[in-house]
Amino acid sequence: MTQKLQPITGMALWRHITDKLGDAIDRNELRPGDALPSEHDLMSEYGVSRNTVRRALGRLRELGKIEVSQGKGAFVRSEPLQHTITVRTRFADNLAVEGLDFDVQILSQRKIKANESLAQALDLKTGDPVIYLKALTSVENTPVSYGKIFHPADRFPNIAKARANNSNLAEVYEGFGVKDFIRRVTWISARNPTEEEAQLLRQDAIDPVLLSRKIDVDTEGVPVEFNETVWSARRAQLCLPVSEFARAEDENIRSHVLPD
Amino acid sequence: MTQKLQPITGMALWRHITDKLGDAIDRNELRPGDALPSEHDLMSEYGVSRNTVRRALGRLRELGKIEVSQGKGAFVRSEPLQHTITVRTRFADNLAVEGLDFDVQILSQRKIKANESLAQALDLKTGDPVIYLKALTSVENTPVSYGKIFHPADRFPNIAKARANNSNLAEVYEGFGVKDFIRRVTWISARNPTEEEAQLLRQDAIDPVLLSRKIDVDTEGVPVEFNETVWSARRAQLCLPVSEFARAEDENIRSHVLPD
DNA sequence: GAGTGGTCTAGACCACCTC
DNA sequence: AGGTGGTCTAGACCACTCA
Repeated sequence: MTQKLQPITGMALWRHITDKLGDAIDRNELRPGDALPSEHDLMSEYGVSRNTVRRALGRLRELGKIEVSQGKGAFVRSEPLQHTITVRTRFADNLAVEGLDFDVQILSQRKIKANESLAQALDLKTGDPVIYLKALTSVENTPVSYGKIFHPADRFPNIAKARANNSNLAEVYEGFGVKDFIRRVTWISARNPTEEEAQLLRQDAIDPVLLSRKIDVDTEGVPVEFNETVWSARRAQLCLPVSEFARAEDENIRSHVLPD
Repeated sequence: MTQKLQPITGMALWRHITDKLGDAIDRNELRPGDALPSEHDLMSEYGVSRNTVRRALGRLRELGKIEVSQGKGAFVRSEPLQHTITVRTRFADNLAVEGLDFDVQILSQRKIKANESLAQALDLKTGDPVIYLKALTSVENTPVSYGKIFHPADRFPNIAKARANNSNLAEVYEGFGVKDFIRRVTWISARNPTEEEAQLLRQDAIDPVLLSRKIDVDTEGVPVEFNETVWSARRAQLCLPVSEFARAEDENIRSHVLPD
């Protein structure tokens, strides 16, 4: 035991431990991939109970500084944003990943009746038929996004099969007589994942997801797709280049090297 | 005690409790603002220890379904995304909130030397002087974003004072001879907040933040600002209208009324 | 089999809120 | 004063990983 922590300062013991370990990680004394001391070791090191140690480690997980594996241990996470996939969203095209293999897997397809908000998004009447797809997108065999896709059913019958057979969405739409499509609007938010989302994305329930909702319309302005997608925020970031000045090198700028 | 939970199914007891309470909230049996049973009551109701109850409640907090106040109790969160502020980001203008009072407070200003990534973002050389501002933006007296702002110091001396005195950024730039500015690129990601961010945004450390990084350039394409801002994801969402078809009603579409 | 984290118990004391 | 959540302890058993 190097030091018995005392609850003198008014700060919770577990916060002290979180800070100490977090600082060690920030100062690179514990390097990415390194194992942290076991919970048992931390108990005796700080003279606290196991619950207290676990609460401290839980906070470090929330902060994205460590990842924990049952039976193996806790490890400093490697390069939080280093392997992030940058997804460019442009005006007329769909989300696309540059230079990497990606695969879209249709998980389910149903025909449903539009509820009020769905009808509004797709310019339909409440109760109109809608094709409802769930799709999991993986990049280099790692899942990065899980999307719920809605198409007007009357206009796009069997679009599920077409989408499954052809990853080029523009060609899929062309088969239905849609020459071009354009983004009407995109909303972006973030939240913690549901159990289902965490499982499908093979990520921690404590790592947040980016939530994007978008409406694509045809050249007449008629909605062809409403899409709500969650992105593993550790694996994907959205990139919105809005002028010709955008450059490839921009992607190298990282937040964690900025001053405090 | 209504029911003693047994660890038969292989699912952790606390997950059962999370699911039961979460379902009750989803089915509107527990309505927004309602108090949950106290931890003591939940202990006897499910026949488990207090730690187990607390772990279940902790997960409900992560999911954004409840909020907890010491001395008062746990309450169903009201309308998760209902009061979200929609921030429109357009080509030539800065982030702006429509129809609501908003206030930008400059927390600090320093002159620093550009590190490598900052130099790259602002098209400077490493070591060049940079004005570094921290700003807290509040809407209707509630903090929604906390930003780190970087300007080339040689071109924009004393811009901190100018920004503090004038919330119209276009006019501020005009004072430095910049007739117009345009967004070069925006990156968007999400993560859990640091302690500092959670405190400044007056939000739970468990609620994620949206992270936006952007570069604004003048009409010649020369960077005038690099900005890294965290947004309280429960209070703000980004809205990116990219065509003339965008309408005000779009903002009414909510994710939580969509089918599962 | 030894070591790791995951779950759970039955207590305890404290800080905060409300009456 | 009594009820609430926040923290903490000292045990226990289990599931998983690896040699």
